[in-house]
Amino acid sequence: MNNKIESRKEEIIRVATKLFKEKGYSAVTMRDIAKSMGIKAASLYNHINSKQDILKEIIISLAEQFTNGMLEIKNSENSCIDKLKQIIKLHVMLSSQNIYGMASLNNDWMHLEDQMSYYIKLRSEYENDFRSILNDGIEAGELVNVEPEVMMFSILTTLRSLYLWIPKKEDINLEELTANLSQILLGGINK
Amino acid sequence: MNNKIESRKEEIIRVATKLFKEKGYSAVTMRDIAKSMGIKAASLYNHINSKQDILKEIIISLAEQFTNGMLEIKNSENSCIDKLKQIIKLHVMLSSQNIYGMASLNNDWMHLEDQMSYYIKLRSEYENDFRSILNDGIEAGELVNVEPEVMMFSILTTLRSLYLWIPKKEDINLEELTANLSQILLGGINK
DNA sequence: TCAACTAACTAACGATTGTTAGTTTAATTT
DNA sequence: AAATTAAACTAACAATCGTTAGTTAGTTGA
Repeated sequence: MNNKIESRKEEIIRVATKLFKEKGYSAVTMRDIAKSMGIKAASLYNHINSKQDILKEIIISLAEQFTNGMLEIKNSENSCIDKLKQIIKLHVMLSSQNIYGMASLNNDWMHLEDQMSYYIKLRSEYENDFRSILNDGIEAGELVNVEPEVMMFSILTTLRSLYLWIPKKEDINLEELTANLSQILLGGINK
Repeated sequence: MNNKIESRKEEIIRVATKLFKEKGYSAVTMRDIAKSMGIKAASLYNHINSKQDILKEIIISLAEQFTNGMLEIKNSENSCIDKLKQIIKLHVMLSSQNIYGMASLNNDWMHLEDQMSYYIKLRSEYENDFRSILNDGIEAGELVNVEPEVMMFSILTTLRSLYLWIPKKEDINLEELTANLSQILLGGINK
């Protein structure tokens, strides 16, 4: 309801997200989460439905942000290389905004229950859109003709691991990071 | 003792490694492992000391293989670019030999207890050696002068994620994969 | 002032966890 | 044939798991 201040539910999710990053979803107990907030585990249930629900909120919300970002990029009129640069920027942005959540997205999606197939659908669509951009680029002669699957894997795994690395750099400049990544990730495939 | 046939202990580790990849260390129970072998959980303890020990054997053995590989590369008289190519080859080789184990190495090292500091030491040394190779290359004018930390991150996270991707490609040609990765990962930094 | 609501609490539940003790069965060695 | 060993078993343990029920204290709105 309130836009400005954090609700108790949001606080639980925020605290849980950090713990999930450090130990993984399965190794974090409701008592761990409660202790981090200075309350008892049973009290959590005044605000959330289940442990499962916390994970769902973290992962699905992030996955949908990536889907929305890709939709915009796909519909833009940019060149292939520029679209790839936009994808890099999208990952840097979302990862730096939710460093801990990216860990769950990468490592704990298999513990989604009801929502797992929805997550997998979103991820597949994202990868298909990515592939299309690469294939268009090769066809248009913008990109070198290397196995596009290897290109995508290389770029995407680097971007998906940004969360491991961003917090280590003190006073990080996100625009500079985006530029460096563009050079390194795209230098090898740009014609 | 026996080189040829698999001991029961090795079989347990092999089965556990696969389960750890699918669900993560914490979510896999001793009863899961036992069930996969058609025996009862208590019977596992005739062959191994603890669940913890299984994880230790998986991770430490892999980490030491990387350390040994890096030692050889470091001591070779190759150019910087060739050393980087050797690193790529090392990762492709070890990852394809132990696809499931790489998942534990990447995602479950924090559940090591006694051996965690040893693992972290090995990993730090590996990254320092990697960094040195990049710095030498920049100094010698072999590599473009981009932030070496970003270079290393980009290359290393791609290589560390190979396990996610190798099994998806049917009848994969490892030499071709190594060559493609070299072009894509090094094309952006080679002068 | 009183009713309603929020958000904490205590206590407990049934299930599951890693692990141990002691036993049985079958194969191997003496 | 007897003795030893390897590797499974049953049964159980204390601890911990996610979760529920019912209660209590403090705040808010009528």
